Amino acid sequence: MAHCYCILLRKASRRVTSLYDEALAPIGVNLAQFSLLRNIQRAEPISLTDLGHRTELDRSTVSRNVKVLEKMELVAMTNGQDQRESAVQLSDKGRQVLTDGAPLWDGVQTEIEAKLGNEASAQLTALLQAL
Amino acid sequence: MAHCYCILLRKASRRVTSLYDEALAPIGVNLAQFSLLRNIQRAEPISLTDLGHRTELDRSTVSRNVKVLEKMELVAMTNGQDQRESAVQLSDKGRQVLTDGAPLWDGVQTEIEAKLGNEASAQLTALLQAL
DNA sequence: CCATAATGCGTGTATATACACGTTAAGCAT
DNA sequence: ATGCTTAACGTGTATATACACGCATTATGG
Repeated sequence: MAHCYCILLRKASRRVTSLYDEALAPIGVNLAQFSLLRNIQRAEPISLTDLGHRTELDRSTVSRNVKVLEKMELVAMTNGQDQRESAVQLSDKGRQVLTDGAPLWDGVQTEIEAKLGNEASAQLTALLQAL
Repeated sequence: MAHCYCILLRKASRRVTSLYDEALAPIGVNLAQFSLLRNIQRAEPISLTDLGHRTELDRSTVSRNVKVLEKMELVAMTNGQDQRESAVQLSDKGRQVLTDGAPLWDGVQTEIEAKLGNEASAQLTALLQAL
């Protein structure tokens, strides 16, 4: 009988995440952190709730992941519109990490595309978005 | 410029995992646990190290995940060949969970195939295995 | 205006996951 | 046999992730 899509997805996810993690190691962040930084950059200052929507992550997950970035001094929390809302924005160090990480990230991306081929890469993108 | 394969993978992985988790909820296990039970079933009694190889998970991860299954009384630990080795095997309750879960799992699997279509499903499988 | 509902967050709890370390047990070479 | 190496495991530590609760703040209906 066929393989479980979910298990295949999870395995592929772990393997590929590991590739990106290794590539990003020199700049001291992993893929999840790098991606979160990029999402912050695209909309800063941004509330944790909005960041959760953008990343498709639970708010509490975002909250904790941001806390790690804060401890690493890559982002800073500021006050939002409300008294309840707190907004995240990049620090200079965070911006530097994004700059330094871009070519590393590109390298893995290119590597994957080379391995799969252009057509398959496009198929993969479409299929993953359809799920 | 394109989307990050890794992020797409991770998002898809979370979404699809959530589908299976919901479907399996009635039997009290999540997808990761159900899958681990299946892997145990295919080779029981099996050592934690071997189980790690089969599942492509770190041994320490397997160790901890098995511990949860043990607490749920779905598996039991026995002595392996060595004094060092400990082997895992299903309990009757664990076997029952696999039996009860099979149709639930099938349902999601079928649902995904219906959504993607047969051709795309096969493509997805091939692509994920190639990664 | 005030009571209630909705919003935004943090924290408790739990699982999943990996890496680094240390321990114990086997295997092997001299 | 003794000592070195390898194998199997557990645990400490850390991040990622989600759900349920509870608290504070804002919005809203009457």
